[in-house]
Amino acid sequence: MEVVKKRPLAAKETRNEVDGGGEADQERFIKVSPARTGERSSTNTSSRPSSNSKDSSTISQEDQIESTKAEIGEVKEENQRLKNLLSQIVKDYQSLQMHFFDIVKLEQPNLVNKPTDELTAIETHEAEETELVSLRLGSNSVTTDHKKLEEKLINTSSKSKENGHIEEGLTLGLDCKFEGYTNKNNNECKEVASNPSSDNSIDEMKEEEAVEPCPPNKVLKNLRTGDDEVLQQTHVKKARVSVRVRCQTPTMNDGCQWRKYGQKIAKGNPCPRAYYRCTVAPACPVRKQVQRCAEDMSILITTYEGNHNHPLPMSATAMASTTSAAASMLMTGSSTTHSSGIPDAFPSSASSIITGVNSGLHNLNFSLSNSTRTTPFYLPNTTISPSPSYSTITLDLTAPPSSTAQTSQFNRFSSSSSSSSSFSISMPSSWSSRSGYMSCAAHDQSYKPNYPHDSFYQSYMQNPTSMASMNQNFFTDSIAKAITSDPSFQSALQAAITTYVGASGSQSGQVLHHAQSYGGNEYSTASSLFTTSVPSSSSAQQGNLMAMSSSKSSASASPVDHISWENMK
DNA sequence: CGTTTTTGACCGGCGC
DNA sequence: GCGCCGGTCAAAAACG
Repeated sequence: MEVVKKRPLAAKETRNEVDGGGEADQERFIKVSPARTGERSSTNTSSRPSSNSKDSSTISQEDQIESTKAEIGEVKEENQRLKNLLSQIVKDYQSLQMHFFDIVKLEQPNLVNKPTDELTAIETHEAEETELVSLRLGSNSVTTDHKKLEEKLINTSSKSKENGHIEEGLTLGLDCKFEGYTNKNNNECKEVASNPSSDNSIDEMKEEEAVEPCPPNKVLKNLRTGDDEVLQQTHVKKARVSVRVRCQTPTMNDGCQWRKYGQKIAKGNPCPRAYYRCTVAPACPVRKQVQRCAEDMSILITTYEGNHNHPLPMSATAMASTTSAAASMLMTGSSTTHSSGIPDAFPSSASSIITGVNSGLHNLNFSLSNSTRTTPFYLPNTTISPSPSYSTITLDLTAPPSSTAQTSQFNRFSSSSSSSSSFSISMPSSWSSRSGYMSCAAHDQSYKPNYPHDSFYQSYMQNPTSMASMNQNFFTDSIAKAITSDPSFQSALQAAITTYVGASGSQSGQVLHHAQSYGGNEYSTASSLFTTSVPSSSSAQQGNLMAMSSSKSSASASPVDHISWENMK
């Protein structure tokens, strides 16, 4: 029993020492061996209790020595296997890294030799349209000082130097918390920006998986252009991103940790609406509403609002990308409603929109090509619905119930883009498949119906397998294509690898923190991204399983009615 | 025992 | 001004 406990520990520590070499592993295993030896020795001794008393002690000692030697040999072999495994992992990692830099080199030759952690700084000096931006998972410009941001906003001409205050990370920052002055959440943002307790102020990377009211860069751009400022702020006022996803589970696992703080039955809706707030960081203002479509119980409607003031788990970046992109589109888009109309959502200002997306947010896929018009916002159904009080963009990621339809849809999006990658291919589609079918919080066992109509939902829940299996191939295919074609996804992968492999470093504290609140979900999700992102990985399936079983997020969301957020007050 | 969920009460915006 | 409604709060309960 003791051995069983110690082995995983050793393996875990070994994993954390990828960068530091594996010398300590041997010592660690040798330390383990005495216990194992002791176990076996005691067993051997007890197995022959009635041997001749003559020389029995000597024989016993010799047996012990031999068994110990054998044990040491086993441990050495095991250690060797682990070393080989470790070296293989390192090799794969280096290979991926090289591949990543090769791509970076192609796209941005002058940035080749820059370490990844400098990419953000570089980005600030480069125009928003740099390819590097799109490579970053989260170009969240996070300000250490909100006033500096304001200055930057006011002093629109000095964009590059002032950005020195903005540290951007390769990580998950989706956006900045910078919001319009009229934003209702502005106070929150200020608090966040000036909040000294906000952990991770180092990177100041924030990401939001939710709505990113207004990326600084985008604001700058808009101010530079000088028009639509008022409109921008109006949009910024209350921006929401509503995501419709097919999900059999009460909530979808978007990678974040949420705490339920309320539940209401909306007018005319038998299904209650659940209110969640992000608990990854104590002061995170991000909130989301979860409802289930009454007309189609398989559709889960999640509405995000606010900006994360903390780095997000890797598993949350996909969602962040999707929603931030949508929010960006919302912020920059016209005031008319667009239905499934990405193209319509990017009219003559498509260039600025996309670049804004790429700069302010860390969008992976909006403009990987140099042609800003070639890769618009590919989402199955995108609806922008501004209202007097706020604007809501709805991302309808629900796919037709038939796999063929999904495939055709996927192909359509793939082929519609002239660039090497498109939004729909890499993040939204993969995310959609993951969140919608693969990564929905699988806590059915913990789900406790609280409402009469839950029985209806449960009846649906009893037959969820077809959809999940149906989308398995689609999911895998999407991931495979994304990883091979999308540099940004590769950067995401690299970040995931870094997080996963190098977690013993400075991130360990954060990981621990998350582990406490998540019950280890942080790593589960991160690793799931890692494994599922590499088609050849033998642990891909494991990653999926982990993703499916990782979320501890609340499972209390009850069936929901069909909500027309845009019409909501 | 700390965290999360539940749930009724409360608050503010909006329309009449 | 009043009522409706969406959203939030907070105490109690549940959970691990």
